[in-house]
Amino acid sequence: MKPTIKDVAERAKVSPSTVSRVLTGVGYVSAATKEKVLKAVDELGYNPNGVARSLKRAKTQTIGVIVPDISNPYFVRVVRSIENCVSKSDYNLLLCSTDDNASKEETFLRILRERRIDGLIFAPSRLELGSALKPFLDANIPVVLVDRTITDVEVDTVVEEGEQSSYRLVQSLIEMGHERIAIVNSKPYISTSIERQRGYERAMLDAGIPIRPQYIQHGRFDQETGYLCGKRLFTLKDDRPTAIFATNNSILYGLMLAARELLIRIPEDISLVSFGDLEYSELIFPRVTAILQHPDRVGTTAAEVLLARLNHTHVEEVQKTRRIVLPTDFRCGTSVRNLRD
Amino acid sequence: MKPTIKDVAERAKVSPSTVSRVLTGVGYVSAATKEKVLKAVDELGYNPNGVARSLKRAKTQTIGVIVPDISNPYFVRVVRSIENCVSKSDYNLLLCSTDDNASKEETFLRILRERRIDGLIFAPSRLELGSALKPFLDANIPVVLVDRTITDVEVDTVVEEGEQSSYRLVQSLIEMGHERIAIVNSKPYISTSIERQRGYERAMLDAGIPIRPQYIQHGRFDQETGYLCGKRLFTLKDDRPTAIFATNNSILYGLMLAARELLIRIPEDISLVSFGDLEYSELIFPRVTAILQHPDRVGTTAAEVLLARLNHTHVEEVQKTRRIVLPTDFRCGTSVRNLRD
DNA sequence: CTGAAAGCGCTTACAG
DNA sequence: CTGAAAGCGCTTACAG
Repeated sequence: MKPTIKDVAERAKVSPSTVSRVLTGVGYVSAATKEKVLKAVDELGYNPNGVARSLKRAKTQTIGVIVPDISNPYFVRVVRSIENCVSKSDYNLLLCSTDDNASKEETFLRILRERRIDGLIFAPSRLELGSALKPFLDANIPVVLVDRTITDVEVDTVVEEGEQSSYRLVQSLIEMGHERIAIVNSKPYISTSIERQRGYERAMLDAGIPIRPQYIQHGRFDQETGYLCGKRLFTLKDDRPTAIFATNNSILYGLMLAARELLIRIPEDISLVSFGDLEYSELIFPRVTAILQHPDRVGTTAAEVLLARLNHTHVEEVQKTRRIVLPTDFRCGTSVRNLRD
Repeated sequence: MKPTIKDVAERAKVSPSTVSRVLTGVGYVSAATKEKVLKAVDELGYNPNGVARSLKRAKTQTIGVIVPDISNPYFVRVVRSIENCVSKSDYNLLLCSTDDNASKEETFLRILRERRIDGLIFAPSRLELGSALKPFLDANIPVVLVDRTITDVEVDTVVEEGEQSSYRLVQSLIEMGHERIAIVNSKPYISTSIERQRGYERAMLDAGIPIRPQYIQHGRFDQETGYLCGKRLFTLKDDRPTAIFATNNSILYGLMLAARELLIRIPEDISLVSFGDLEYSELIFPRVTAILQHPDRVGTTAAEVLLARLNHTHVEEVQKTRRIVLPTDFRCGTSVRNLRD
């Protein structure tokens, strides 16, 4: 059987308390006993039981991370930078992908609650979560939202600017003479989706361009949506759009696949802009005019906010809720045709 | 304070044992008491403590996953498919990236051992791990190696065929008249690195082509290595290679970036083949002649092997160690110039 | 500097 | 069908 602290204690002829003190490094222990204990630990190949420790200490050194899709390069980088940050403070990551499925999301939240994670970093699937987060907040377990926000609970949030960035992106199309501008977006109840939509609509409105319903396509933030909506838009009979706004990297990818399949050239036949860039974009032609996001910064910032909370649980300096909106960058590519030429 | 099973018991006027029986669903409980208990659970917003349960049951429902780099698309997909598989059986993933750093790797192994994971899926950073895995095997915690194998311990393994695939890849270059073929590889103590090297050397040997030392570049399985070695090879004075074999996707990416920067055209100026494909390769020109891997299959298979072990811990049908080698595919692209024309 | 005792919150045979 | 008791393996005041 796996040796326990008791076994170590017996072999070193001390009490379990002393072994614990040696191993945790808190409290006084004489050099001699310390040596004895360490020797016994070594001889037995003792490995302390973290589960027991967690139960006793009511701390698991675990941070839950819930994202829509760990295979999306954006979240990959968010997660990786979170890991880099928190592993220095001895936390591990429990990782979950919801596929933006509300019921999976609820299940994961319940499981992570049962597992008594110390903190949660979460990209919620919808703007109104109802009471799903309440148990965490009630139990004083810090939660940091990333990439997406919610409206019905006050909670730390780290997102990237969405509406103004989208406005600017669409404006850049309008400046090139585009009016028939379509948007391929995700659900109208995801915060990023809403903001990007709003930027689009405001840019159109400000330019006095009417928005045609058939130019507004809603699906999910995935490649399939981009592909299907792309095919639909590309094959529109009368009023094919001259430009399309892809609201995330996966949708952009799907659109480009559809264009490639239908032999539609970018930007000659249709212009493309996107929120978020493709991985390996240096090798992809044409370079898409896009809002550049900074997933590493999002992850790092979220981790820092969370760690700050984790370190001040007792202290009365309970800072108020932080809502951090990180700036994006605009990259001008070669995916937009100038219709004014 | 967070309610415990005792609080629920008191409110429902039953014993904690009974509450436990209701919640776990094992053992007999009358319909009436069951209802009482569930009502109390609901009213108190009771959420059972998984840590306590884990301690008692000596099961954590946790699977540790250690990979070199969670941001490499290959491992992203391995991890994602593992998650898909094991989440159905109520396991969660504790995720760690080692950066192929032996000391980080050891630390993670120790931490996961302390955390009493139920099983481990692991892509080891070197062929000989010494005793690092021993504690797991001694404690009867199943381990499945993915992508890479080790020599000093018998353990379940799921890898993709490496030597023969590489042989074929290099052979395809030779058939096109190439002789000055370089290889950019990772460390000579990583199994995949070794196999791919062996395939290369055997193909050269069988064709009677001498191997020039300056054509063998070793670094890491990352983009930087591809980039640096690419620059070095591209700028070789006398005997610039006519073709380069990239031993993984990241190295290929680095090579292509270097080529792009130096305005070296593929395949006109230099030919390229690779083990493993780039993400988004449909959009990247030229299509690289490559060995196609199947990370989803690797992840799924590894998860299945692990789950099988997990379900037969007690039973005496302790299957012997499995070593699964999955087949790869060969894709002929347009990145190789035919020197025989 | 060290040990005895209590307790973290569950589960699980064992009686009844 | 239900409850009392023991115990999982630690940590942590509290005495001494």
